[in-house]
Amino acid sequence: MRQVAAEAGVSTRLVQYYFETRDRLLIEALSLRNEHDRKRIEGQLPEGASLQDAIRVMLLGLLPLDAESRQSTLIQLAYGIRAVNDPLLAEHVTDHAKPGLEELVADMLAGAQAAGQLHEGLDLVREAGTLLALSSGMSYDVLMGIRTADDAVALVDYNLQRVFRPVSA
Amino acid sequence: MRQVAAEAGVSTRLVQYYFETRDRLLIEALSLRNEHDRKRIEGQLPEGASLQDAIRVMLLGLLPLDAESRQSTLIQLAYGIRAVNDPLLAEHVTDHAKPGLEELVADMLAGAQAAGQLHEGLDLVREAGTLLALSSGMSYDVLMGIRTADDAVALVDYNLQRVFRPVSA
DNA sequence: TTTAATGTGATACGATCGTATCATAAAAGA
DNA sequence: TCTTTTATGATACGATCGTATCACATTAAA
Repeated sequence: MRQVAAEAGVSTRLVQYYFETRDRLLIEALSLRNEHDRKRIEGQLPEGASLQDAIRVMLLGLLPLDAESRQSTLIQLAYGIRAVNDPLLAEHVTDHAKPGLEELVADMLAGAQAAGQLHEGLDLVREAGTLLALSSGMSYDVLMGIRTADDAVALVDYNLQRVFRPVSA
Repeated sequence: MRQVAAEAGVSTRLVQYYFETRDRLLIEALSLRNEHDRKRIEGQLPEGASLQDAIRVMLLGLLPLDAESRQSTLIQLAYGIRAVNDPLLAEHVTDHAKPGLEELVADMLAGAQAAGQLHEGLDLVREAGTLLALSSGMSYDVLMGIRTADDAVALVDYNLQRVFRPVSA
């Protein structure tokens, strides 16, 4: 609380005044960060993006590729651990993820399939789950320096090419 | 330190005696846990396991499917976060992962490919990376209750079937 | 102008924590 | 037997932290 107040250039008392307790402050901060992330990723979507590009942007948005997304990944991890022993916080953490990034990607894949852009014999829901879990799995690796950012991007692209047909030139 | 001593049924002073500092204790504990995990996963390998089964056991071993592996996943996450601001600890954390689970799986895939057990047109190193990142990505989801354990296992199996040919009956 | 909201500053309570110190004792090995 | 290892227990220091309280400003709205 003191550190938050100091960095905000404000009295400790005022932080207490608006947030009451530390737990409330954490929840408010989480929701701000989630909203911020959503806008950041949406902002990376080009105008006439194809479905494949849109999915790619989403997947890369989950990776810690720059300072800002790296911070977001860290925050998500920290909140995740805290949520394990804090049911109230757990709701806020899962509410962000649960509403269905997976269903969203699966729907986008379905659209691409209808347009004949996908290889055949795919289980779209499971492919969506694979792509998302792949990205969040590599997030940890990149954060720890186990894997380079370039390597992670290459692996995302490899899997996109595995699912999408080559674009006809 | 006090809590560790209490749970060990030993005086706080003794914990200090053997580990000197908290940081040393954490590093020792990490290395014990890493060794424990390795043995746990190896112990789940059946005698005459196929390469596919062996890879499957490894992948499932990364998931928090029971109380013990769940604890291991939590510990790994907690150490990971701590390692971000602790270069010394980071070495110990990455040393466990780095030596190349990915290369190990890639080698196993190469063996399966030589035996004609794989589909064609695969990049074995990238498939290995995908499988491993997939599992560790789902670990977080299962831990948070975003995904069920059964769902995670099904997704691992889906990806194994995507790589391996159906076994000839 | 009166009132309510917004803000400051200092100060304190109780709790946790890693670490340090010291005297002392039991057990094991030389 | 002598000495080193292994262990206890109490006690304390300094630091951090979330929270609470109180008096007192400033600003904005009624």
